Amino acid sequence: MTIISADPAAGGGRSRRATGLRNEAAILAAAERVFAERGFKGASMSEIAAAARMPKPNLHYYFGTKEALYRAVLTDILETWLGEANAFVPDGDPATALAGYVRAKMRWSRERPHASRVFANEVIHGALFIGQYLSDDLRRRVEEKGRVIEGWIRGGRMAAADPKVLFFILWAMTQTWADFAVQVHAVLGVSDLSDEEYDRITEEVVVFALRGCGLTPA
Amino acid sequence: MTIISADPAAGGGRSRRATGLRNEAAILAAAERVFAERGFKGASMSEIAAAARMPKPNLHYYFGTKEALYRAVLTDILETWLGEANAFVPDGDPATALAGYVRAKMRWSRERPHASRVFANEVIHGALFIGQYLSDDLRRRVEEKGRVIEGWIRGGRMAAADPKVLFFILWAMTQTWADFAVQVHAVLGVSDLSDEEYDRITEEVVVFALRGCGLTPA
DNA sequence: GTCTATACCAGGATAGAC
DNA sequence: GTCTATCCTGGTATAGAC
Repeated sequence: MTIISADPAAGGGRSRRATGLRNEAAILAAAERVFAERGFKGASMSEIAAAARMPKPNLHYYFGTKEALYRAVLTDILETWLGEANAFVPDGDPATALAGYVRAKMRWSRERPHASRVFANEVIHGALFIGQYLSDDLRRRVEEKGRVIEGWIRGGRMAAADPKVLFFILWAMTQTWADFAVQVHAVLGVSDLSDEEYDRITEEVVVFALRGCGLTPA
Repeated sequence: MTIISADPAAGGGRSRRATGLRNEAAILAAAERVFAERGFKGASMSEIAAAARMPKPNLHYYFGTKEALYRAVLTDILETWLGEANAFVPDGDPATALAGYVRAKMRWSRERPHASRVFANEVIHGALFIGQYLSDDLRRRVEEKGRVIEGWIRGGRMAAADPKVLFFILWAMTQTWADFAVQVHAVLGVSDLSDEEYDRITEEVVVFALRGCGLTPA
């Protein structure tokens, strides 16, 4: 009858709050996977619940609606996207900065393929939920980083190019390994990529990107 | 009561068959757009019907089920995809072949953005309907074209690279302009790209691709 | 061949017991 | 906080008039 005894986790020594956080994290992880596989409409709350190993109403208890859950997943993804952007450090020489950025993006595609696909799906279908973020936060960030690149170009340290176009090219050639993984596997004739194989591809992409910018691999 | 008089188009001088073909084409075009915007699940037959300016049951009359309509749209898209692949001609020098291919893919992204997005959506969500095509038809084609590239590399006519990885990079950096158009517009701060602006971007992409392959723009 | 009206079902959301 | 049972909307598909 008391609040404490009503919580199954209380007896296990964990606080109610901790249980809640753990549940939320489990739901978010499951939702990211299911949204990646099925898209927003295609994903059902039942399937997410099953993937998170808990009854459907619990999802509504923690997140209210399907849309709110989707937004939470997107927010989580955008935060790590921002983190990756910082891998582009203007210090040192262009080749190092660029190679580091490409490797960071390739790592992200490898480690969070579901997140990448949810993001891609959202953008492809019009970015209804993250449009504001794209035209505010992301746009500003690209302009900042773009000025660094323009400085390098003016200094003759890399080939001339529109920095914004360059960013789109870099994103495309790194995210494709997560987003189009099925196509990659089909064309290569494998069911999965080993870490070694992925590292090899990563270096191919790095070299291509560096050459594309008129830089020679270190 | 007769077959002829039952056809509204008969009086207009058009044959029933022509009307049917025209209707099918209208439905396919509308479906491509709606599937691109909403995804397979997100698209509703009512919305497609409205976009095609005809009552919902007519769609079922022509295509049976939503899934069959979706397959028809995909088939239509894959056929033009194959056509584009032929833009990669092994004759002449690598730079010409590569530049021609990149321009053809950029043109496709510009002219059939909805088709590109439907394709992207399908692959991202596991290529349930076109998986067979990817691992048979596309794979074979990539291997053929790949051998041409390997010949160029052995002949020292371009930088060393895994041809398959190269193809994925080329696809990614050209298709992104259709698939992620919303993100492009947001970052550039425009609501649309003019033909001139798109041509400029195309040349940036061509130059980047050529340099990436160790080739100098003509 | 075309369309109105409807059967039917999947799935989001909630009431209310525990 | 958790879960069972249920409501109800929206969407595919079709029966049957014209």
